[in-house]
This record gives sequence, structure tokens and C-alpha cells, in this order.
Amino acid sequence: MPTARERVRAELTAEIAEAARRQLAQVGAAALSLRAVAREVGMASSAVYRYFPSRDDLLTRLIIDGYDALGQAAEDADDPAAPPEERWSAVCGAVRAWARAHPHEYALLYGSPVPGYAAPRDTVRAASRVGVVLGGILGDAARAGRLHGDGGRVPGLLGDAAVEVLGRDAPGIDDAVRVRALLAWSSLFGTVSFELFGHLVGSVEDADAYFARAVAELGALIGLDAS
Amino acid sequence: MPTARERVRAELTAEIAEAARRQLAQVGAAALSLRAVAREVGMASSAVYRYFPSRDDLLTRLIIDGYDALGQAAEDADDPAAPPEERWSAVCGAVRAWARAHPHEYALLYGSPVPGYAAPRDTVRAASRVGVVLGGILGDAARAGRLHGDGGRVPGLLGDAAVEVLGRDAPGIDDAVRVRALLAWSSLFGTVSFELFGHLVGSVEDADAYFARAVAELGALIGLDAS
DNA sequence: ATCCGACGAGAGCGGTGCTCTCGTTCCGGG
DNA sequence: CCCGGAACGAGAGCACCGCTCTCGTCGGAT
Repeated sequence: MPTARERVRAELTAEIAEAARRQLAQVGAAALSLRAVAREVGMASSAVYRYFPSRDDLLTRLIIDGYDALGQAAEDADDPAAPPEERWSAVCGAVRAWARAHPHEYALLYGSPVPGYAAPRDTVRAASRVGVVLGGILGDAARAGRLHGDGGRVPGLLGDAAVEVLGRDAPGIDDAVRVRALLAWSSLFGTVSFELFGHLVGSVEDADAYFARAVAELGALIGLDAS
Repeated sequence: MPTARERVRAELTAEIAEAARRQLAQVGAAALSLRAVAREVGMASSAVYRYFPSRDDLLTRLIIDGYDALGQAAEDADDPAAPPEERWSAVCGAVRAWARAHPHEYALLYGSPVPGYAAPRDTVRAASRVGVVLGGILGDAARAGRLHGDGGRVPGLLGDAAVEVLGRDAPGIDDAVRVRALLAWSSLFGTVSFELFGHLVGSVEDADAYFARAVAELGALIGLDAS
């Protein structure tokens, strides 16, 4: 039973965040100005501080929302009925498409950390959503016996988060597979970042074809050969 | 024959750049203040504009210097007499070590682009230095017949820059190898960025061991099996 | 009805990038 | 030699920024 005051406060908070997201999409995180956001919503700049204690907190909200939107895109692109290698490439394609559609948000998520190397703990849960999708694909593939690659214990290399996200309840997934999955994940974001940040300008002519090949190679790296 | 005026100008320009680099290493690119740099070198802020037309130009200088330093580190780590897979892992390790030693500079190079998506053309030549090292390793490996992987034409996928940098004068290197090399390069920087930007916190316990495995997997991806 | 807390607005502080002006200083050509 | 123009450094100033403080106001719970 939220009181009327709490409800209007939540609405205003969301409105501020949405205006900030619009400005982020236009000018980027570095140029995001709290005063400009306040102007857009028709408030005094000082009034915004009633809802977000600082500019960094506003950015944190945008980061969490961004992770959620990207995770949602990945989940929507994943069809559990499809073969594993198709699910892998579909999720990769969705991540790349989302990044290209929201370059500034992607840069905020995976580019240089803005607020002085202090990633709030709230963000990590939202950030792992894409990893959960990937873990589900790996788990299903392992259960279906379509995951290549030999096992091998790698004690002390991975942390609890990786085990939990990447195939927690998946028999047939061992540490070696998790390491390769983590590597494929990093590589996917390295490839998307390189394309988005302009490091492939001049080197890659057909970005779509290059990305398709990259996804295929990375899929093979995990063990998802196109059988 | 540089005149005395030109010489003192070059010295002052270098001094400003060095002070900026010091500040960059401390507070990061986002918080790099031209006025603070001016204070450090004992000048009025307006005087700095005689040497750098804008803050972005100062950052561009730092970017080029950073690419050069990273390229130098990669070149120093490459021993042409060593086996290809050792050269590959040595260069990867040097890149990671440089990134960990200069996190803010690395973020400036490979993080979110700061000056509104406009990468000056001067930076691309400096940026390709690491790629040249990698291309040399691949070329030598191909000439020695130690490069696995089948060929395959991939017309229209790669651009001239990739062909030039990645094994221009190397017989035995075809487009398929170049694509895999480009992918391995992107993946290497994705891995380093994930580690540096905190995306592996909680997922990877032993960062050194994880990176070693990643390098080995990526080496195999290129075709540099540890024979 | 009253009181207290949430709220919005405004002024203000120190900082920023950048521009303009003004006096000085140095270097090269007559 | 000297003198004019170009390079230079400093200062003031503009618009904007994040953030804080204060001060009326208004609404909801007691």
C-alpha cells in the first residue's frame, strides 16, 4: 500500500531517470549533466538531489537499467527449443544488436568505469543476466550431450559467481567448460567493443560477416560445434 | 635547425604532456583538468592553449603516447628467436602487464571513446603497433610451417588495414588466418578489459591462471598449438 | 486543527573549458 | 642596428558544471 506521496515520488524518480537516459543516448555519459536533466523535467537542479543523491547515483541507476535491458534482449533472443549453437549465435547477435542500438549505454556498461572504480554491488546481479542465459544454453547442451571438450579440474581458478551463473545445476559442465565460456563471453564483448569503439575501422570491411565468423569461432571454442 | 624558440616550445609542450600524463595516471581521463595541469607546470590556464588548442587535443596526445608505449612494451616482449606460441603468450602477457601498470591510460585507449566518437587519424597508425607485432609472429610461424588451420578465401570481409598489418609480406597467411588473428586480438583486449574494469570480480579467483589459460585457448584459436 | 517532514526554488561556492584582451619579449629582415 | 610583427604569458570574464544551504510552502498523519 504505497501512499500517494510515495507513488508520486516513484513516478518522478522514473521520469528523471528516463530524461537522463534520453540525454545519455544523445551526448554520452561523460557529458551527462544533472542540470540539463533537471531542465528537461522542469525542475530546479537542486530539486533533483531529493531523488538522486549525486550524479553518480543517477548514473548507477542508468547502469542497472542498461544491464537489465541488455539481459532482457538476450533472454528474448534465446529460444530454448533451438539447437545450442543456434541459441549461442542468436544471443550473441542480440547483444551486438542492442549495443549498436544503444552505443552510449553500452559504453557506460562495458567501457571505462566512470565513478572512480567503485562498482556498486547492486549492479553485479543485473550484470549477470546475460551470463545466466549463456549458462542455460551450456547446461542444456551438456545435458543433451552436445557439448564437446574434455573436462579437467581447475581448482582455485574460478570464483563462486562463475560457478553459480555458468551452469550451476548443469551436470556435465566442469571448470574447463566454465573457463572457456567465460573466455568466450569476454571475447564476445571484446569484439563488440572493438566494433563499437572504432578499433576495427579500416580493418574490417563487412562488419556483419566478420561478427558471424567470430561468433562461429567462439562457439567452437566453447564446444558448441555446428554439428 | 630548430630555432631556440621552437626548441623551448617543444620542451614546454612535452612538459605539459608529461604533467597531463601524471594527472591522468592519478585521477583518470574523465577528471583530467587542463587547469590543474596548468597549475602543475606553473602556467596560467590560458597559456596552455598556446600549446594545445583544446582539452581533447591534449587527450589525443596522451592517446598517441599511450599506444606508442603499449606498442613498445609488446615489441620489447617479443623475442623473434622463440617458438611462435611462446612469442604469442609473451606478447599477451606484456599487454596485460602494461594495462595493469597503467590502468587509466589503458582505459583511455580501449575504453569508451571520450571526444564524441571522433578518433583522429593520427591515432590509428600508433594503435596498429601491437598488431604489427602480432602479424610478425604469425608471418614467421607461417613461414616455418607451424601455423595450423586451413585456408579459405573470404572476399570483401577484411579491409586494407588488416591485410597490411597482419602479415603483409607473409606467405602462407590467408584471410582466414587474418580473421582469426583479428578475433584473437579483440578477445585478448576483451579479457584484459574485463579484468581491469572489474567484470570478472567474483567470477575469477586466480586472475593470473585464468589469463594464462585464456592466452593458450586463443593461441590455439589462431592456429598456434603448443606443438 | 496542528505540526512536522517532504518538497521545490533560489542563491551561492568552487571548479571547469574556453575566449578575449593587453602588455611583454624575442626573432628576423630591412 | 633597429624596428615591426609574431609568439607568448597573464588576467579577467563567460557560461556551465556538481553540490550545498536556506527558506518558504504544502500535504498528510496525529
